[in-house]
Amino acid sequence: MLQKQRQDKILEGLSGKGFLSVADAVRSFKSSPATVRRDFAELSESGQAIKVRGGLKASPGGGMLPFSARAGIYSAEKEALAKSAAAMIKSGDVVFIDGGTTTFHMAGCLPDMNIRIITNSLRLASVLEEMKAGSKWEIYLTGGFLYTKSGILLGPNALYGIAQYHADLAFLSASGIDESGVYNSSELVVETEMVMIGNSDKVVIMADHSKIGKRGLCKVCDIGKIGGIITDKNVSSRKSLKLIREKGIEITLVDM
Amino acid sequence: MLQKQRQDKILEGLSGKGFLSVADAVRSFKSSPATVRRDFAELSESGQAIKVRGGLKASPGGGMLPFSARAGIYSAEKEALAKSAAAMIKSGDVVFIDGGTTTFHMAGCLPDMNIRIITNSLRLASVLEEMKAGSKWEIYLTGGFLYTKSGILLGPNALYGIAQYHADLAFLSASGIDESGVYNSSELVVETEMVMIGNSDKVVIMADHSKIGKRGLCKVCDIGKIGGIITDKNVSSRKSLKLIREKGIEITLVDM
DNA sequence: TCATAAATAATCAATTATAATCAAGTTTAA
DNA sequence: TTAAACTTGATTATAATTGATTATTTATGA
Repeated sequence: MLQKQRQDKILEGLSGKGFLSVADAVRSFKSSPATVRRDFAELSESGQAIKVRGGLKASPGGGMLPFSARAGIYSAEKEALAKSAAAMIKSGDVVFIDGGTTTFHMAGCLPDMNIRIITNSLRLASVLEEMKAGSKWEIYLTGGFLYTKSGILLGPNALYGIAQYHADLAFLSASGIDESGVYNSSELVVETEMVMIGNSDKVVIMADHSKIGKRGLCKVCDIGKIGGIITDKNVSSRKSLKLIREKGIEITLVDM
Repeated sequence: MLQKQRQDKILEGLSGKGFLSVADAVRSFKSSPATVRRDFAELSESGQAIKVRGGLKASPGGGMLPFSARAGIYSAEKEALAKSAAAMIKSGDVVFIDGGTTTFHMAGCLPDMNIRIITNSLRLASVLEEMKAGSKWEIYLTGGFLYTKSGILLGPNALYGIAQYHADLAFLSASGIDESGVYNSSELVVETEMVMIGNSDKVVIMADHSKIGKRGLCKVCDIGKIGGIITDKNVSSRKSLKLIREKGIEITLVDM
């Protein structure tokens, strides 16, 4: 059987049961374990499924992100945070989404409602465009210089593009959060985040557990400006978490 | 069997099973593997199916692929025009490239020089970002409302984003050109093109032969504003061509 | 913690598929 | 009719896929 044909059948089988073991696939396709593993590895790398020990798992969200976007960046952790964040959005909302990898995962779980999305992430916009088919989203992109390392738009035009709008919610990434404030690693990124914060009613920081209790090169804002933090339950620094909570910040801990 | 006839039968077979191997096609059509491969390659290039190792796979959307998947489609005509256009760019230039499908093909042939590219095409920017690796390009994207049908940014923010810059060259698409001027089909697109024309030293219109001698819904500008037209040698309306030339416009006819 | 079994990754030779090239036959247009 | 362009199948060099083998890694229970 042809390689791609086999891989399609694997995905087909996956969508039904959610899991396919190497042994089962060997039987079904009469291929060697080596070949099956290679197929599993490819499907996993291209983001169409998740390789686990013993077999292949269907990817949450049904593998809905288009290929180019999925390649190499899937993370169960970020997916979980994104899902929790997306649940905060109501119909009619205007939302800012920044150009981080965590916030990028929101593409896969945005509700099909009348929402307006404003972003400086070329990649997010590309993915949303591909997925839009029939959805009610309106997508606005800021202008600016394309920083090709991370696919985000920066510089004065990006700031201008954000400043044009006022949002109900802003979803931002961070490289560090503690009781003093939110931090990120690049000044140019921080600049855009500051404008987003200034122009939205509620700011939600999305950051996995490794970011809690850490600081970064540039301070984005005081912790008081933050409306909520979404992180996962593996937080190592319980102390920081407690200190942040004492400042009155709502923290959502996501299961994984 | 005739080429066209065979290709139709191939697509027919595909729609049933989703897959057709080279070996099966050789048996069915009593052609050589070389011929079958050539047919598969053509169908794949024209976006009607997807060539995979060992055979041909039906395309997910029944041939109507989302843009990103089609992006690799080879159109000899547009490719040739794009190549000719790209040859006009010198190191150090600032260039506007609009969001048409013809201009989009320039992505594949931009010279690796110090150039700054300003565009309102999300898709062009995406492709350039993927290709950039190591190139000397600087890419600027205008902001605006994302018109998801064609992946271009429109509206006041797009105009503002273009107006920020002044370019040496502007490469624009058109849906019609004759001795009176250049035409396009959507007012919002025309709006952005007008600003590009006003802010560049030389305007180059890229349009295949079918556009010569035609007009469109909206007039973009008088023919006098145009610095050059790139089209292919199949122009049907020799008369229009002559009339345009008489106005002193430089016309490049591209071989294919 | 350690031993054991299971799963996986890495490597290699054999097979298989492909692209590039060419020459012969066929169609098309001048 | 001739010349040019195109299609085809054969040939050959290149590249990708496969399954076997072997070494590593990982999970599990004593």
